[in-house]
Amino acid sequence: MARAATTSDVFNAIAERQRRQILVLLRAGERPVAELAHELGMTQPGASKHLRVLREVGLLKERKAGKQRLYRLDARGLRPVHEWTGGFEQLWNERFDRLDAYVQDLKHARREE
Amino acid sequence: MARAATTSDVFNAIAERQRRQILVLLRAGERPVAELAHELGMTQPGASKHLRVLREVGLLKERKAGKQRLYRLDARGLRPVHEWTGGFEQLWNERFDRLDAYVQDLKHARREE
DNA sequence: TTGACATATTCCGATATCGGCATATGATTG
DNA sequence: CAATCATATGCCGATATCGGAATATGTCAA
Repeated sequence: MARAATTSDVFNAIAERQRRQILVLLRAGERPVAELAHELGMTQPGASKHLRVLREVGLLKERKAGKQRLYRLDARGLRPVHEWTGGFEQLWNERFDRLDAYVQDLKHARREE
Repeated sequence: MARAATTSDVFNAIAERQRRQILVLLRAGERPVAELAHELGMTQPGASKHLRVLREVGLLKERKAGKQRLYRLDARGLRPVHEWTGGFEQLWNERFDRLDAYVQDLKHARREE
């Protein structure tokens, strides 16, 4: 066996810088492919591929408008990621404060020897 | 060119299921490698590799304890991910409510034709 | 020092990924 | 219909990934 699929998994979909940039751009509203490609300095096929991945994990919706296809953000899929990381919030606040305190204690103890 | 590096990027590090499971387990406190491997049903080398990736992106700290190496969570690196996804919070709440309303309107309009 | 234990590293094969390029599909206009 | 514009898809090469197996490294204990 080899690797986990990138599609059908939001965590993998947003692991790519350019895809994250696409999502950020689309926060301002729907846009056509060529515009996204241009603003992010990538080729049109490149943009289309990333858009496909994002669409397949449900983060994007597509809408036809004449020759263009307008992509729109559906941010709901990001919520699980937000919540998962949120499950560590206590730790990145509290626990390392405790560690700092512990380190401080060590320094004091050493100084007193 | 080919791909972005998995290491030196927290988004990529947590894109892997097993690595996420490791982080969850370590929320309860530091643990030796073999224990993690056993609880997650993976081989020892497999665990070591994932631990390495997590350590290299700064999510894990290592501590020697006799023959063992205890891995401890440093969740601070997850904060950027939490904040990045949090930047979409308005959207996954508000904007799709509006869309739903819009869709409802369409249905109504069609029914009245 | 030797042996046993815990972990890390290396090598391998299968596969997935990304970017580039060429081309196919689809829609609009004349 | 033909031409054009917008986008998607297919193929390719380079490389990264994951899992497995074997082996190396490191640490303790007798």
